Amino acid sequence: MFNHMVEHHLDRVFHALSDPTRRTILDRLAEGEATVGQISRPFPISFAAVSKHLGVLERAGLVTREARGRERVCRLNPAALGDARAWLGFHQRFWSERLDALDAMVGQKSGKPD
Amino acid sequence: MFNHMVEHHLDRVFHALSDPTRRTILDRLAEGEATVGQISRPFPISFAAVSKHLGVLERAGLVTREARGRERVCRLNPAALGDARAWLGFHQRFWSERLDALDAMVGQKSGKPD
DNA sequence: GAAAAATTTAACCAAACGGTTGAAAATCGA
DNA sequence: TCGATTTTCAACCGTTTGGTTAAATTTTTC
Repeated sequence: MFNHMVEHHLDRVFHALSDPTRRTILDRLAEGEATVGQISRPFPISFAAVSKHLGVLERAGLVTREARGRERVCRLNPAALGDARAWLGFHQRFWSERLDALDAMVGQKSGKPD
Repeated sequence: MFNHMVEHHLDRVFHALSDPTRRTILDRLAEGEATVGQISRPFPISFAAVSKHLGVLERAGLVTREARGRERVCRLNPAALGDARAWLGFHQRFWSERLDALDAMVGQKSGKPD
């Protein structure tokens, strides 16, 4: 059902998401577009390393880089998360009987059972 | 907000999810518990390789292995998916304005524009 | 046009990955 | 107990990963 060509794309998306630096980059990008320099500044690693992380995110389709002068503006591309969401959603359906307990753990915002 | 101790666990979950063999294992386990041998049979790789994949899934908390005689019964543990779902959900909120277009792409169940 | 700035690319390195084979460990059945 | 079965563990191998530094590229600014 999900085993078409999406597969290898899903590989890249989940792999991109598996690194904490890259997730932090996405967190930052969620607040608005930023240049590579702006993104890399708070990280304790080299500029080039961040540029490579951006490459991974871009190849996964999660981020776009647009040249603007000598800078490169990075933006989120949430469409790529769709595959991951769809995969997770697909499994949610299968695992549903145990997802009751799961939702109680994750979304414990109130006593709301549903 | 999500940068506590969950981080390194999220690393493991997303990493576990990033391999197509491991996702197929989860697919199979979604249909019911199975022994390592049963799981490994359809795969073209060695038994030991599948056992290692199971180890990755287990360390990510996605799967449990319970000894039963000389066999080991594997089951899904959907609670671990909760962190991934929560992370994705967190970002969905931020990316919401673009998620309209996303949902139109992913879940095109009808012509419903909103 | 030359210097400076922003970014990528290249070369390199250690560690991790995904795979192999073969040995070890535990359990079952005769 | 002995042999077969199920699984893990250990050692190994080639590739990828995440990092480095240094050079190359592009654009801005003087």
